[in-house]
Amino acid sequence: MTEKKYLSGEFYLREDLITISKDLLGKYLFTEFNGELTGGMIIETEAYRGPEDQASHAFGNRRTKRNESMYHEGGICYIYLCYGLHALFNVVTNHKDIPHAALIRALKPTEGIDYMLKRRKRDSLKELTSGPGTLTQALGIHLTDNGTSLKSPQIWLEDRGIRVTEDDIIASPRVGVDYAGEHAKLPWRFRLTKAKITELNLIK
DNA sequence: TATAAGATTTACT
DNA sequence: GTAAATCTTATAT
Repeated sequence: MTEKKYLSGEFYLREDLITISKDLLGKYLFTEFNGELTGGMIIETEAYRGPEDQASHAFGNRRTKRNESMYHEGGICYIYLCYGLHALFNVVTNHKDIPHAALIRALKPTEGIDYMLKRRKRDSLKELTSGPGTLTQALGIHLTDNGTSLKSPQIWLEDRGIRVTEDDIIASPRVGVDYAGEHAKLPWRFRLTKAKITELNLIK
């Protein structure tokens, strides 16, 4: 087994969730269950700032058994079930009792593609990890992995030296926010530009 | 205690 | 394009 280049603990403890969400782009998410290494590069994230973000489960510091993970110190994952069907994977950030999290919305598959296709029962790369619910399925992430450290042997994040600048990032705030003011519902969504993804594809 | 709505995906018409 | 699958939390009786 080779050395894993874990993201440092400090990465998750910074206070600016937006910066962290952007920094997550170009990083790698891997899982290894049953000796099968699967994962890919993060190409889309969405920031959920607990208390301020009405779309967050932790809006107004709501605290339930389910979202307890988000109040944990940064560096673990928050996995919850959406619509009773899909496990969505979030990176928990900031300090204890501050419910900030970044949802991983899409990956570019790089490792264990064959195995991921098998898990998804698909044969097209396009739909393999195209959404927040599908990427967890492809990586074999289960609800019971909620709260797992991101430096664990099964689930972890890596920095492979991909350089992402502001120009490579598209930020798309929720529509209709223009007049709603600063405290409106603002799920900050970030993704890599098509050009950047193509560029990285070429490098491989 | 019961009902409604939700950070989605897939299959069928 | 529309609808179904299916579980947790919030709001109300």
